[in-house]
Amino acid sequence: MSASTKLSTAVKALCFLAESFPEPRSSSQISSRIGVNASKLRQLLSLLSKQSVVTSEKGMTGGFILNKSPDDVDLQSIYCAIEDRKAFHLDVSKYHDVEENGIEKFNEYFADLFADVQIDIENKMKNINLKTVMDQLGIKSKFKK
Amino acid sequence: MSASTKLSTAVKALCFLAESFPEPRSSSQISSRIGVNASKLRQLLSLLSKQSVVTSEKGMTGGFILNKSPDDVDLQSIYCAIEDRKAFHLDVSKYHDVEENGIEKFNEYFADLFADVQIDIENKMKNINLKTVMDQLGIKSKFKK
DNA sequence: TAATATGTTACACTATCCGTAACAATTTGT
DNA sequence: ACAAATTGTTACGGATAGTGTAACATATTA
Repeated sequence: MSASTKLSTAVKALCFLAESFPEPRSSSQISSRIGVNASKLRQLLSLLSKQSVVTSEKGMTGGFILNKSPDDVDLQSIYCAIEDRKAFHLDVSKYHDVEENGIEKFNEYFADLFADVQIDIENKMKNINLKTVMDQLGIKSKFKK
Repeated sequence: MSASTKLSTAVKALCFLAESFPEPRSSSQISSRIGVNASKLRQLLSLLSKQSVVTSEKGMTGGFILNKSPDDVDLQSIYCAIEDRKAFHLDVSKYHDVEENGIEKFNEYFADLFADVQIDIENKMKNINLKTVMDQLGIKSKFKK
């Protein structure tokens, strides 16, 4: 799954859980709702549970339950929970300069530039939370603390 | 080549050509300078010549020559010349919603969000030209109009 | 004890990336 | 005229990464 697909998939699942709160939803229920493989969903939601965004319970009545208010879950934190790489993968060629001709300075320059871009994206993502998304899509949250 | 690697490679090559102006440099000369395969360089520079960023000449004394002032070549235009995809590839899952449960709205939402991000990046790239890069790296341009 | 769920790993298939090679077309030098 | 060098383009094999699925240990409930 690409990083962006992971993010949108996670958001879809979390919105469904907000809608369903406090009823637990199994990975197969979520799968049939949002059209993503149940096994892949468990992988994603497992990561989100490690960041306490959702809770999970095994067993016949188990499933996933939203654990944070949609106000308190922004896209950046979702992204960080499910992807170890940075906001998106930008790299420069790893040519190692043996002749001291300044190529390593180029690589530093672009590494810095791409880091800047990533920070911009992260800031944009921080300003969008789950509630924002749900409001814009007309989805009602049943989450209560 | 990833999009970001293409961009940094192209900039390295163009800086070398600015340094060498008006002397043409062959793809193998550029290759040994910046450590990228000569064939791949020709592919990149061929695209840049179609946008008149460089000129190329065949034959024994041929090679590539910078054709635009470093002031007039920004990173965004380089990017557009060498990559047909948008600034970076962001996509949502292509699940087609047969049950009208609102998944397509999600996909639209994220497509819009990612388009916004791309515009931000493009604007950032527009504000950086070849001269900026060369100045910061202490490379002197010999380009003259 | 059977059924159902998560959590994790693995696997085959596919697609993409990457470096390189090959070669026609063109131009120059001798 | 001919050899040499270069661009421009296509192709290809190996490596790498993405995708969907399966499998199964573990845990929980009825």
